[in-house]
Amino acid sequence: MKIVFMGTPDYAVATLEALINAGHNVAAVFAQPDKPVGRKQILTPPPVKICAQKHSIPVFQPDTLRDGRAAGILSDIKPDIIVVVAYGKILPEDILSAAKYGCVNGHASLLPKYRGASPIQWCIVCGETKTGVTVMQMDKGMDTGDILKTAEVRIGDNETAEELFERLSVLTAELMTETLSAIEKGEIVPVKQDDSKASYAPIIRKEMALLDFSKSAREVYNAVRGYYSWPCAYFFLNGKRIKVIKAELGGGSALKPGSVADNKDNLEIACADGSSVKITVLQPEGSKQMTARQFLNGNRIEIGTVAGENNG
RNA sequence: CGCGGAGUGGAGCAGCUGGUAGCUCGUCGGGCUCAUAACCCGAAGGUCGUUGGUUCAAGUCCAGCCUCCGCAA
Repeated sequence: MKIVFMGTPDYAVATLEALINAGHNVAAVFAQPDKPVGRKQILTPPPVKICAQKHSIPVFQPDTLRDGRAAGILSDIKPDIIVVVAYGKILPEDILSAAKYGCVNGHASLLPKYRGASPIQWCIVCGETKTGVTVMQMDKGMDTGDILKTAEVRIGDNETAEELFERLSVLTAELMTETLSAIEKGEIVPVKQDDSKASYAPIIRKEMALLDFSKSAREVYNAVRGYYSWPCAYFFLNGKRIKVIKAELGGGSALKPGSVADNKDNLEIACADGSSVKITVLQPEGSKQMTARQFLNGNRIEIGTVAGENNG
């Protein structure tokens, strides 16, 4: 099929490559504009753009899709279908209807659950044990289109968002190519979403990753996994902000939630109801990532010290 | 010049107002113990990122440079 692909981050690259490898004619790629990245604010092209250029596919990076120009480009190309994966922009109606088969989107959840920007992180933060990928026919709403195909996966007990991202990225690519060939054969039966079961996964903001030790150890642990590797769960200890890279469920503690329960080999912190989490790898502000042991060697942390923004 | 932190024995950190370097861990040797990642004794190991400057004297003050990191994007 003649395809226009819209996507931006790493996550979408696997799908773009799968479409190319499947023999489709990817006539153009849309990606978000290059953005300044890092301390030096170097203007960096998004991964999808890099991939497209490698395959000599024309790339468009409009700031907006709403001025009619993107629609103009599409009407010149006359694609059979527009494939959207993690593009990062809302598509206006003139684009939704700009291709013969419209726009299809690969979304990283089992719709109608976890509609929105950050389904992968939210699934883990919320302690889900399974998730998946949904390919849907896009409509005006936010991830409300008819479901074309789905695939389920189990979430590992210790899986991080980063790992799940990787797996779902590949799964999205597979499911998308399957969906396209099914569409060509006319085998797709769109299924309406049950809106009454919908839930939302709002975009992650860094403040959300502040750990709340008044929750159970399991919930805290889920947050550590779900916010890894961005923005990364964190808390404050003696006035310093500390990112939690890795943790495990601890052996429990009778201390007040937020208290340091063990400072021997790992930094163990008491959570709700006598539970605790063991922080094994962390990163204090201003320094490098290190094991909890290394951190404890250089910083005297008394048992009973309470984590929080106002101490120290 | 976006803001800020840091470069000290293998690791993580101290070292305030300048006078030849300390802590926790690790390593090596020995001891205790049924045993140990536990405990005790001892040892090795540092031109204090780099260049230049001030000084009788600088890790410790000043200037430049290199590298790393946090925030912000």
